[in-house]
Formats: sequence, structure tokens, C-alpha cells
Amino acid sequence: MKNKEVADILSKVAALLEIKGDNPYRIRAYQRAAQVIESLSQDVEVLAQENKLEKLPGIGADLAGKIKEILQTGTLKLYEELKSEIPPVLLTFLEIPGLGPKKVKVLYEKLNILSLDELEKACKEHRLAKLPGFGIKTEENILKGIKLFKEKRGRRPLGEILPIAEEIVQTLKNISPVEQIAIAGSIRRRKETVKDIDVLITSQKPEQVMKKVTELPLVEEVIAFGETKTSVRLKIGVQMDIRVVAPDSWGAALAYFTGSKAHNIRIRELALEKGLKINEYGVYKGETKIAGKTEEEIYQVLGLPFIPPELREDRGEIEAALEGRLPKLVEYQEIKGDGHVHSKYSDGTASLPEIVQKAEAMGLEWVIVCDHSQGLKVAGGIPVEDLFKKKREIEEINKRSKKVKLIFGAEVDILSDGSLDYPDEVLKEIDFVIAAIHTGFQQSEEIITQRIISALKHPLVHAIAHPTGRVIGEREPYAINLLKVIEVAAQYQKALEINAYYKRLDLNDVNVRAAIEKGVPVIIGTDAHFIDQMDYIHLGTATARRGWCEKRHVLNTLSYSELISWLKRLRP
DNA sequence: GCCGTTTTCGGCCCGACTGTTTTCAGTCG
Repeated sequence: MKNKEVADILSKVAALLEIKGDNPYRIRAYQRAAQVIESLSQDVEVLAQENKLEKLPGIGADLAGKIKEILQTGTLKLYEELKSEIPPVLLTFLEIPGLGPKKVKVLYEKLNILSLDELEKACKEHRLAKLPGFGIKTEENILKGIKLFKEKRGRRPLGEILPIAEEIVQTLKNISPVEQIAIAGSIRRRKETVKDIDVLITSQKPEQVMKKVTELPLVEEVIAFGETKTSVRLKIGVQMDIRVVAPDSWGAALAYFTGSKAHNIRIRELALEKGLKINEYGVYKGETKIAGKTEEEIYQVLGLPFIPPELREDRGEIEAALEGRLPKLVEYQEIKGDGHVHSKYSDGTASLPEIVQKAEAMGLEWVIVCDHSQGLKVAGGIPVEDLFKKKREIEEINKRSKKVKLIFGAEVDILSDGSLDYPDEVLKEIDFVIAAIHTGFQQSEEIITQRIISALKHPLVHAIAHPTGRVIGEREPYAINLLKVIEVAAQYQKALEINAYYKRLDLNDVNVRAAIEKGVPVIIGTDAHFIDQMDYIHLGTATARRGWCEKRHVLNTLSYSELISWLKRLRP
């Protein structure tokens, strides 16, 4: 899949055009095309071969041609030309908070600044303040921006920020006069990584709320302070935006601040076609406000059903809503089990009774206890003789435990030649075999893909764990042809995991969608090594929802007995 | 650059806050 590479070039073209000062709508067209290609669940190369690129929203004859050019030549003439006109190093300047395309252009043209160091030096020598539109404050802000840029860790995993955001909401509820309060933005959409925390509030006394916000102990710096909008930087290095609106604008504001930006733009265009205007305060027909109190209302006046936040990425959800084929997403409370938990038998820290207790507290019916296989010594892989001790303990526990059943599973290593880390006569005794790659990450795409495919074809394997091996912010996926893997999984009706650990979320949303479109069942597993990590199940469910999963696609919605029958197909 | 049961040309989402300005451009979400 070259989707990422194509999207990357298109988005760089957009940024270069911005600095050049080109037509903003042309820029938007490139940005949108980049986004459409990146979130595609199909292979852009296949679409190009079938001449279907122009069917994609926002892609016309010209962009289709440009995409083909990238696929054929690896680059784009326009891109190369722009790079010779505008030094690409300026693109990194755009990442500095406070610097946009206009100012970057001036810096380049008037001062010929071509590196971060030069920029820093020019600020300190007050050479910027003399430029039109610049001043002393601008220099200070750019210096601050450079510092933040240098120490920034980029987007942060949702699982890290969500609990903090929820705690802030709870605190604000307690200490300030808020009526309604909710987290919006990418956190509400449950995007796997987030850049900032958006909080929406209704209150009779906005100024008091805003004051309390700036006084929170977590706040490091106030970036902007207004009655309706306040921005602060938290000590953990994340920005938080707080918006206060009137109660009758709650729905409009919630929709607006939940985004995504691309979704909002489409929604507003749709409104314009109907002679309506939407902003964060409501939907207007001329001067008259006709909706705004609830989100449902907003969608309703546009003739649309409610679109769940997890779908709001302009990945076809608006078209689906218009045509009445929006998926009925799997619900968080429909999840009946956890497909992947480690115990003390390998490198987990929880005993089997502790797992049962936790599952019961969470309202789950079943947990598959998958420990590592014998070869993975660093992770305490279980030697064959101990496996049966674990099996007996599970049987004992299941006799006593009425509400929660444990399932005897194993996360079995796929060795570098594609064979499995237990012999068949052992695998046969294990009720759930999930195979995974933990070694040989550097192998070629062909070899890794083949390893996984041979595991999928193995008659005793039920599923593949964390299929791409990526770790968010730490490790890129290994080279893998996931589309081939999906095809084989579909053919053999084997499951692919949505690993719910907050740094994995693997498969990710786009890949989940690609899998279920081919008829591959998915199974959510937390990969918990500590008992509380079982709570990450909700992140896996969020990923399933972002991947357009309905209940029928997700094995975790099966009851214990239904799951056992699904597993037994391979254990006659 | 895209797009069309008001258009194949002339539109294209909308507003808050800051800083440099005396009325607004730039940035951001």
C-alpha cells in the first residue's frame, strides 16, 4: 500500500503552496486529497489501475492524474518544482506554534532565514520586529514556539491523555459554576493520538469558570484568555482549549468542537446547499435560528441521522448517512469478553483468580488467558509441562466461577521460518491459539507477510495478535503486506486482533475497516500484563467503532458458549 | 483544484483571540 507515501507528497505540496501564497481553495483541494488517500481502506494503486480514483470525493481529473504520476514515478513534477522555488526546510517552520505560512514567507524573502538556528538568532537580535506585521511580541512568541517545537513529543496516545482530561472535567464540575460540561475534539472521536484537550461548557458565569481554569494546578501557562475561549498549556506539555457557550447552543458547539475539521467543512457545505448557515452557535435560516440545542437536532435539520463521533472523519460517513447506510456501530456495553490477557504463568502479574475478579467487576463474561509460548524466554514463555498446570487451574476455576469463565489460550510465537513455537500435539490442547510476531522485525515485507500467512493457514491457529507490530510513537509497523494477510484471513475465516493496549491499537481504525470489508472477524484483546490494563478494552472498542464495526464483526460480542462454538470449529 | 435538481463559471466553513495595527491580517481550531 503506497497510500501513505502518496498522501505525504500531496500534503507537502499543499504546505508549499501555502507558503507560496497560492489560491487557498487549491491548497484545500490538495489537503483534502491527502486526507482522503491516507484514510482509504483500499489500496490506492489498485484504484488507480481500475481508473476509479475520480470516484473518490474531492479527486477530479487533475488530481487523479497527479496521483498516478506519483505511483508511476515516485514523485510529482509539481512537487519538485515547488521544492526548487521554496526550500522545503520552511515546512518545519510551519510546525512552530505561532508561525503560519504568511510569516514564514516573509522570513524567507526578507531575511533569507533557512534554519531554526538562524531564526532563533534573528529573533534575539530583534531583526524580526522591523518587518511589516511583526513586532517585539512576535519575536518572543516565536522564541517560545521554537523551544516548544524542540522539546515536543508530537501527538500523545489517547490512553495517556483521556484519563487526565476526565479528571479535569470532574474537577471543574466540583469547583466552578458549570451546568453542562463535556470533552470534545479528537478525544471524543477517540482518535488514537491527540494533540490537545478540548472542553466544552455551558455556564451562567463564564468569566468565573475561565478564571478557575487558569488556576488549575495542572496549568503551566495561559496562552489566550477570553470569556468564550481560553487556551492554556498544561504541565504535561499538552494544550487545553476551553469554550463556554449558552445552553441553547450546546449541541451546535459540541458538534463544532468535536470535529473533525474535515467533517465540519462537509457538514457546513451541506447546510449551504440547503440555504442554511451553521456556526458553533446554531443552524440559521436567514436570521432565524432553527437548531442548536442538541447535536441530534443539527444533523436532523440537514436531513441526516445522528453520526457517532468516532465516525466523524470525512471518510464517507456523510455519504453513508445521506444514503441511509450508516453502520450500526458495536456498542461499548455489547463487549462480553477480553480476548488477550497475560497471567503470572508468563510475564503477566495477575493470578487467574485476580483476573476473574477484575472481569466480574467490569461486567465481562469471559477472558481468554493468553500467555507467551516457550521460545519467548524474555517474556517468561511457558514450557510445555507448565501449560497443563495452567489448563487444570482454569478448569478448576471455571467449576467454581459462575459469572466469569476463563478460556485456556496462548500467544504463540511465529518463528522466523513461519513455523509455530509449540508442536501441533500441544497446540491441539489449547482452546485459543493467537499467533504473533515478536522477533525478526527487520525481515523483508515478503518474508514477514509469508510468516503471518503460513500461521493463518495453520489449522490450529485462530487469530493473529497485533498484526502490524507498531508501537505508537516508538516503533513503526514492520514491513508487511496487510492486504494479503487480510485476504488469507478472510479465506480461512481466522480473526485479526485489535490489540487494545494504548500504545498499540493494532490493527488501527483504517486497517480494521479494510479487514471487516473483506469479511474478516476481529477480536479485541487488551494484552494486559497488569490487572488494571484490562480497562483498556474500551480503547479497543473505540478502535473497532472508528473502523466501522458492527456487532456482527466483533467476536467479543459473543456469549461464552457462542465463542466456544466459534473456537471449536478448529477442535473437532 | 473541485463541483453542480438554483451553476460548466464562480462559488468554495466560520469565528475567537492576538498583535500590530488605527481597522485588520495572521493564526488556530
